[in-house]
Amino acid sequence: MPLAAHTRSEVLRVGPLEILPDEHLARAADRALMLSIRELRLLTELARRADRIMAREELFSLVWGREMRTGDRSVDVYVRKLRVKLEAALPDWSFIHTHFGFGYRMAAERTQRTRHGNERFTTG
Amino acid sequence: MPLAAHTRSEVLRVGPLEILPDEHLARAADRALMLSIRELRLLTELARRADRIMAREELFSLVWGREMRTGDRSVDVYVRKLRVKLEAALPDWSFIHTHFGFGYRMAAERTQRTRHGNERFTTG
DNA sequence: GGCCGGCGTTCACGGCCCGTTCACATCTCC
DNA sequence: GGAGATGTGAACGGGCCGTGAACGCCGGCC
Repeated sequence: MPLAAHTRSEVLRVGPLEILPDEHLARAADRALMLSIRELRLLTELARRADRIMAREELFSLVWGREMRTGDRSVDVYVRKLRVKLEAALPDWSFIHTHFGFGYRMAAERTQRTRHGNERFTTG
Repeated sequence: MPLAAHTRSEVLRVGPLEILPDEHLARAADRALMLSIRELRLLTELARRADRIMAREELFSLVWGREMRTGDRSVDVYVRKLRVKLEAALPDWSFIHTHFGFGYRMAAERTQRTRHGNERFTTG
């Protein structure tokens, strides 16, 4: 496999989620998700670094291609949009996890509602 | 199955839709669709790459056999014509899905009307 | 030839999607 | 409780796309 593996037909898998950046397409359970360009790019960059906490600034510069202004909420807004669509497609899963004060982390986790209703264990 | 499968008696199936390019024929529920040459060619090229997003430029060059001029809306107009005829033949299905800023994607999906009338996440 | 209808192309209008930003609500941590 | 971070809904403007229709071309028919 070449170094620049994502130059051609890259396929990202995060749990039941499948992302094909070169096809501008993301699939969940064999259904295509209807994502806008920004949404797909953000999802792609998150998925490329799954299980890692990504700072807002890092995400922004990867997706928007420029430095993030302090106070810019674009990342938050698009995380929200992705969460809504992912929740609709895969109600039993959660993918984008907030790390207070740092940023977000992509990881497929079942939304097992325990009697404590507590799913946190990841800390920063 | 031979590599150049569509050189002879190619049969494309997309959900309940059946396309026989060599016979200049498309069938839905055992009924032949009345399609013009252009319509059939566009439908064929879309069906050959089902589940993949095809850029307008790519579609145009495949169907029209020349480069697309910027701003040319021919693909859109013919997508519309196909949608009308497919909708008439198979009201419960949708086949040609718009991907904003890129082009179109062929995939058979049921048009499940929720109580909110919102089909966005089903790609429909 | 003249009429007619289907087809392909092009245009224009309008609706809606998308990206951006703001305002307010809610949450986290101390 | 309080300050700051994050969640969430919505407004707004630009531009992409849906849509109807006009126009010319061509072949069929009388």
